[in-house]
Amino acid sequence: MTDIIEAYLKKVLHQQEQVEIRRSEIAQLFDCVPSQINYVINTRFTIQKGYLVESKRGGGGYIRIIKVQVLDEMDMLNSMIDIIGDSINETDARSVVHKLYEDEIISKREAKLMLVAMDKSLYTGERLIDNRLRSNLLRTMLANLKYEEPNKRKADNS
Amino acid sequence: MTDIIEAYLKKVLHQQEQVEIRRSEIAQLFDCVPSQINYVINTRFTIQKGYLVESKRGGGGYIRIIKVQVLDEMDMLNSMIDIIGDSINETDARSVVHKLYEDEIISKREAKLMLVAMDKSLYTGERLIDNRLRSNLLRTMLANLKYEEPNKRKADNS
DNA sequence: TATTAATAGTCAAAAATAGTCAAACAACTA
DNA sequence: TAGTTGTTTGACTATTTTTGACTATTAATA
Repeated sequence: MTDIIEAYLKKVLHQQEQVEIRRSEIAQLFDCVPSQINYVINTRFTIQKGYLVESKRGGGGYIRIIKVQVLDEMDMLNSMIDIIGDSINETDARSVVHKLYEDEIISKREAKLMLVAMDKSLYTGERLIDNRLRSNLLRTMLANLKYEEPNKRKADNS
Repeated sequence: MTDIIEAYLKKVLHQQEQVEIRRSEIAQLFDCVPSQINYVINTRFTIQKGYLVESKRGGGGYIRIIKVQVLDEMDMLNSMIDIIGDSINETDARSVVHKLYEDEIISKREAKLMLVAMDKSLYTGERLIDNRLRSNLLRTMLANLKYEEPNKRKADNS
């Protein structure tokens, strides 16, 4: 089942760079429970595989899958994410950002923004907690630098 | 429905810098209850998104939506910093970042980095505390965008 | 000035979505 | 066969939108 739904979505994505579905409709179409769709998405449309997923609940809700282009810096970023681990202090975090800047993976402005976010004074004051929060933030930022969304179309809403 | 009404109003605002409507008329036009219009306005035309709303009740009442105009980048950043105040929730913070991106004050990558840092899941879980931390971080980031450092000289400290 | 009509605003309940998580099940593997 | 891994299911949760009863404000009229 998972494979069938995956194939269906990929077929659409082969022609368009994004799909938007209504979870319940797809579930009905394939005669499965709605949460099966989440399973398919969580296992087959991950960022590692080059997909970005957005969704909205409530009336007019949807799930949107976007094919993204994975960048060359991916390996570098992945290994940095590994190195960071689940906790990092401000000094080390700054070094990571500096290195990214030196390696021209991020611009100066981007580096400044990231450094601001690494600043101790912004956090709670509990060292252990802060180091975890910081690691979370830094790793998520790096993860977001790994890919690039397709070009925006002219008649973009949002 | 909300999206449709939003699109309608934005279309008008694309040509004029303000719209004035009669709530009941628009509700009738789109066949929805009048309070739906308030919902659209409250969720889609906030100050964080760059709109001002004025209204009057009673005979000849109206709702007026005005697109705020700012002169330049510095102005925009300053007014956003003002709007943020000392506390901001995730939704509003996202609106601010989005607006800066739309107005080409920040790049898409910068926007992504900033959005990551606004994410609720990153914080402590205490709403009031989180909103303060988020405001601090966002305002500091914006403040850092206001100026550009001079070119690095050889004997650069920092 | 007091009353009524004509507006718009608020708020909370209901409806319409999607997400999470763990238990049951299935398919493989040592 | 026992253990491991991947899949399916459904009960429960979270979020967003829609709706309508009630309130507030302003203008028109008596």
